[in-house]
Amino acid sequence: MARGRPPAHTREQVVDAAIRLADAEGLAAVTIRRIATEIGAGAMSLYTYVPDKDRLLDLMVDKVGEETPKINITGDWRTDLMALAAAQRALMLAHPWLPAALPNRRLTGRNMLGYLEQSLAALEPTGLDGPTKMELIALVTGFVASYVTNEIAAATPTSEQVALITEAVASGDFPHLATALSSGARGTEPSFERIAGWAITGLVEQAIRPKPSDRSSS
Amino acid sequence: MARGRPPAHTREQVVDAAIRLADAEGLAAVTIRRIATEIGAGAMSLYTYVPDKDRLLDLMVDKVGEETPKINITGDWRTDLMALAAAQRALMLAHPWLPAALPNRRLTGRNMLGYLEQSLAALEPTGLDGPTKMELIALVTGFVASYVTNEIAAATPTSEQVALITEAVASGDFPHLATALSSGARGTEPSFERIAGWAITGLVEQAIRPKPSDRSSS
DNA sequence: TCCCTTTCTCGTACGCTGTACTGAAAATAG
DNA sequence: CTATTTTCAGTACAGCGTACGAGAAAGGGA
Repeated sequence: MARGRPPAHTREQVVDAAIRLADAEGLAAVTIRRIATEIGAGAMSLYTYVPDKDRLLDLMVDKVGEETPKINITGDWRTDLMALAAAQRALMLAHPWLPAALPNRRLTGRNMLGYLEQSLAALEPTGLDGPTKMELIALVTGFVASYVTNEIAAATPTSEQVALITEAVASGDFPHLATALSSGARGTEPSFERIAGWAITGLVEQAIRPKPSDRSSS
Repeated sequence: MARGRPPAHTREQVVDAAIRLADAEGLAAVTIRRIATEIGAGAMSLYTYVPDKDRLLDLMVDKVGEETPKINITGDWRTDLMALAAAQRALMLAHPWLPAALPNRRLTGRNMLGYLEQSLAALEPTGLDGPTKMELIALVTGFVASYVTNEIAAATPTSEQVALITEAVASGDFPHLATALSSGARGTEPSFERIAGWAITGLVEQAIRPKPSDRSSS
């Protein structure tokens, strides 16, 4: 068996090299030629292992999902969802290109499905129906991606957006913005745990309520 | 005054043509050369009106923000935030490339600041401090973008991801996923209003609570 | 009127991208 | 050995963003 010339590399080597590149220099540095030279191959040889670049990105996303530690399902949905969200955030902080690569990407591999499975298990005690659970999971994932994106972007404020904002504040057209920016002193830092707690608790508690419009009768 | 050769076009024409292209054929169709031929100019002439393509995307994002109808601030934060979220969603559905163009894009123009200003005004009755308000607004915006992205992606399910999921379900490794997908019958549709209501109500009510860890003592 | 300065136009060109094509190389099967 | 099958990788092509620079078109000053 195994006829024909044996492969000099593996698909995993290609994906790993791509991830290493993205981690070090960002998604834009991930090009077919760069990856090829990185693993010591000709550019076109990569197409033996990967159909095209878009699928390569799918594989990258799924591969980094392997790093996620297995979360123990305690049975308390709040604890479990928080742990899952924290794991997702850690993954995105370790691979800052992930939030950018995630949208418009299809559900791609078993690792992503595994995350979905765990989230469904965490939501089991709520007694919600399947579609609602799925919706909640998508929402929480979106929250985390959005939070981390802001977190990364806020770490490197551009000088020009500072100029835009200060000019806007000085113009007087944005009074609420001006006061919001000047009221700096606050007690607690808006840590991820605090905000994620709001989102998860608020979202699920709202969803659990028997009828959506019963807020006043309780 | 007005020395030198007069411009044959305007920056607005360039941005409008780019938006028209993105609406019709997606973000990938927005190239300098395409826009140039669209408005009957040489490719390099665009650089008179726009410094580079990245700034052009900034301008596109800010320009479509002009379409947002002015929301009346009623003073009830729930009503106002829901109206703002609905307006955002309508904008994204009208310009499906918007959610994809939005992330890693800096706060860019007065329309975006105007949206921020209105959101801050809507959150005024909550009595929250400035940074927390900002955080909540970013979260709600991220939620809407995430929801619309899913909404658009779900409208066109790929045959291969269907195959992946059915195979995964058949493998038996994902029991919760299997039951979640099979439990189809539910009463209410997960409409945007329902889900956005959960997110906004849950999020703000959680944020308003005096101390984050007082959930058990109330 | 002629010329200078300023501004916009746009053809050419460079380096980069993803990838189709093609023939050589390297393995096994007979 | 030859035939078959598979991978390797060089070449090539269309397309991208955009740097450069020559020409065109306006106003201002002589």
